Amino acid sequence: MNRISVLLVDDHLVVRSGLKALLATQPDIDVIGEAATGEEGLQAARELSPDVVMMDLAMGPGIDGIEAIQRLRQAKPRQAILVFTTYDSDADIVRAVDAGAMGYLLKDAAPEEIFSAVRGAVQGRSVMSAPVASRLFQQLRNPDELLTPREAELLSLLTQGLSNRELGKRLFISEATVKTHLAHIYAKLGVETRAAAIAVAIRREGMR
Amino acid sequence: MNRISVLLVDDHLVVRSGLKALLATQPDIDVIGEAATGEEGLQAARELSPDVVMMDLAMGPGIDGIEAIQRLRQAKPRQAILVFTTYDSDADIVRAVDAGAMGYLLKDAAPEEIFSAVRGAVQGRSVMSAPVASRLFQQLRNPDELLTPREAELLSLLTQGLSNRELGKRLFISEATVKTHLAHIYAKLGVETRAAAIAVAIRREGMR
DNA sequence: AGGCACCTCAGACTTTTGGCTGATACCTCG
DNA sequence: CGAGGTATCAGCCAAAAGTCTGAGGTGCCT
Repeated sequence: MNRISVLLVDDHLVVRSGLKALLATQPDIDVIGEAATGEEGLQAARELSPDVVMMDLAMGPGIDGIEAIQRLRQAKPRQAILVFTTYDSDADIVRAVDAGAMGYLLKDAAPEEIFSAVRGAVQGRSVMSAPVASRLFQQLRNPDELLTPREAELLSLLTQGLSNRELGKRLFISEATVKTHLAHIYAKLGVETRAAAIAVAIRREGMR
Repeated sequence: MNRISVLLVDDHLVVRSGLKALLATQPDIDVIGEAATGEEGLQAARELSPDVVMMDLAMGPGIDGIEAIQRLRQAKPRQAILVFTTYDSDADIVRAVDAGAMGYLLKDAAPEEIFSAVRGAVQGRSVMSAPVASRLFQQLRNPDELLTPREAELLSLLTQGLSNRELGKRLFISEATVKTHLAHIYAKLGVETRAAAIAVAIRREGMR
């Protein structure tokens, strides 16, 4: 079997070296490159054509992980991308998977889990940490369950194209409260603008 | 045949009395109530349960015609609503029909046209003044024809939830130009925010 | 040549959104 | 009773969106 080439993209040196050392214990895995920023990661991916790119999501200024994933997939659709990060917010998970990540690992994952994720990724299998998987499943099965009744109500009106002021009037709450609800909705849907939220919500309606 | 009960909602007294007198010439039509504002109209509609509500679109402060129509349809989905107004802008027509109006009459419509609109409305037929009908047909048949190729392209990307900046980058044009296109698109779709534009566009996609 | 539709852009200005922090109140579950 | 989830609201600030006016360039049709 060919050895698996891996590119590490993470802004923390310690994480990179730790991961590198860990992966070095596996005879079938080679870390062939490292990068500290999204830009460097893209560059390195182009030059090295690794089998798997392991990438952090949060990487200081410049391109963030999500965008890096999107570009990578555009440039090299067949390259497997593993997200390797600290946090497991709903939004990040959905966005990363949406952007084209093959797997989603938390940094406290067990070594065996990491190895199998790398091996699985090259075979087209997607592997994710247990807590991540359960969240994602919940999202996919019925994302609305994550929205509170009030939030769902707001979202429904939102898809009518109403403004915050109008939403407030319609629901007899202040604009401030509308904003609060919206912020929660955006986080749960994995978007950051009302435009995207509407797009997601309406398209999902149609799928039912 | 039962007589048709009509509620008039218009902020101009002269219009109401004129219309009332006109309708009084018809043996099968009864004007059972009048209202001068959107709020009063809703109230009266609840109390009187008329067969047909004839409503102006522009009605000073408070609830406007469009909103009144939406609420009426929510409260009494089976009640026929006729818009009776002075203007025939594309935007108003689309929004009114969208909100659930059964017909759309201009105030300079011929008496016979008005009578037949009222009678048609209770039978579920929708009647509109000729100039209105032609505009609406154009819109409905293929609204995209009204959009220039560039605008359609923009709209399509808009429904992905992109920001003006992103739209500009994607299309290799400045943000200023994006704004210009958007303003045109809003006018043609009869909306005034990107949120509403997205809602309209995506829902229309689904209908095809 | 002139008119017309379309695409492009700028600057200035107002309104709307969104992010952040923090706060109160209610309810339910353990 | 305390913890957590939900719903409500405020104030501040930065960014984005939207409006208006004006304008230059292209290409097409008459």
